[in-house]
Amino acid sequence: MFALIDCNNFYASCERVFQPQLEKDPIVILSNNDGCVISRSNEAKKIGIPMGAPAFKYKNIFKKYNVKIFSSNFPLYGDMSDRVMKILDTYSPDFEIYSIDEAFIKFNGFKHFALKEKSLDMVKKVREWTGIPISVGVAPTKGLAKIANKIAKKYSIKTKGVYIIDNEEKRIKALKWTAIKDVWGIGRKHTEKLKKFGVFTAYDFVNISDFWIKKNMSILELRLKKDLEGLSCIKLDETIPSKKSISTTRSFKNILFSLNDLEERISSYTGNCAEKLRSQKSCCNSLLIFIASDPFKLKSKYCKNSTIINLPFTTDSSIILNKFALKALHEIYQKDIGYKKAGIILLNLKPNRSKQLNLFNNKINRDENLMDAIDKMNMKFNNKIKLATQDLNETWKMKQENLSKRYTTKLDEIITVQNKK
DNA sequence: TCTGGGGTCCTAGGGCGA
DNA sequence: TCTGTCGCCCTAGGACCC
Repeated sequence: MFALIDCNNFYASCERVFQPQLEKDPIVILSNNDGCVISRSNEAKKIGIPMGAPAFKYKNIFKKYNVKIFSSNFPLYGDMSDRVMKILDTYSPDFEIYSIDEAFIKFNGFKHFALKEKSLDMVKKVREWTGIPISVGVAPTKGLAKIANKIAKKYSIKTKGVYIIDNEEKRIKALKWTAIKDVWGIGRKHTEKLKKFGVFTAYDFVNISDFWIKKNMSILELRLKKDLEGLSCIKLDETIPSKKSISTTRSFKNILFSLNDLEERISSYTGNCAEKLRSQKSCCNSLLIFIASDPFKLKSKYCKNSTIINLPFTTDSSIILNKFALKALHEIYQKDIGYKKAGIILLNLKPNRSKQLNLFNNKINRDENLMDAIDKMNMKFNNKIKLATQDLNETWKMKQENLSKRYTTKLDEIITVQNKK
């Protein structure tokens, strides 16, 4: 049996842990640059604030219902996630962290009555030890566990946050209850296509032929169908995979026209990516740079340029990557276009022990010690060492007007308790 | 005025060598 | 030497996840 554990409204719940007076208030968390809504408390959902809502369009609603707004505080959420995962990891040796707020556990050899007890204990312990509310769905496959979790969350009072699909009757009932758009792995496009074919629920989905699915969708959806039929096709992945690509992309607060400004941005993003690359002990041998105008500006034509540069050797050096990234930027930059977004993606990642030496250039790896020293200093002195082309004065800082403190990871931002006299 | 970011996997289609 | 077929590899783009 698989259990899917999902933290309820995770980012909003993290904020509430340190501001418990907001327990009943509607809360929204905004994306980078305070652009759009990426997490909502149940109260905010009830008001009708949708996921991904542009913040500026909902200003009046926020004001009317006194919605508490937070800029995203990823150091806090990441640390809270670690704490939750450490507790969950003690429940079974077969454990997979699926995302920042979700994990799968495989239970082998547990009787069904023990599963219910175990799951209820999980809900209680995580709440008591971290303050985060969770829901647990248990079923014979991962796809069904996802559905069980939705039921547990939807009917949290009745289920106490735990729902188990452990017989055929419950499976059929759950599939009939689940709208096709809510099935894990069925997105917007597939929902449209399936509805045209008369498929409105998960139950309808498992009743269409394998042939139709393979022909009109892909092997992924066929696998999903089998999984929902109760045949476990999506296995537990316990390894912490090395990333296959690493990217840093950002939208700008203002439109940028000059090459100089874009160079500064790309250089900073490259430095950021190179650091991530070294921290997972990888190197790369190609990179993609893109720059794009504002897709929402109807008056001007949307323009997106990108190019891939294949490096002559694999590297993890910020200096070398920066050199090629800027070269790529020069290739795609066009005068008189206002740019709103830019980014870099490092591709073809390899373990850095497989770094290939170049017979004709023995200076390639001379940066290794330098990078090592810079990384160590940056860790100690809060990212003070940068390349000259990077944004040294941090003039491009993101808009984060409602940022909470990093209560759990910064000593000078730790929560203070006042003694009421 | 203001609309996120970081990933993964799969498929189609073309090039190319056996 | 020419031609057809097959399979592999690569890439771009689409779809999905959180």
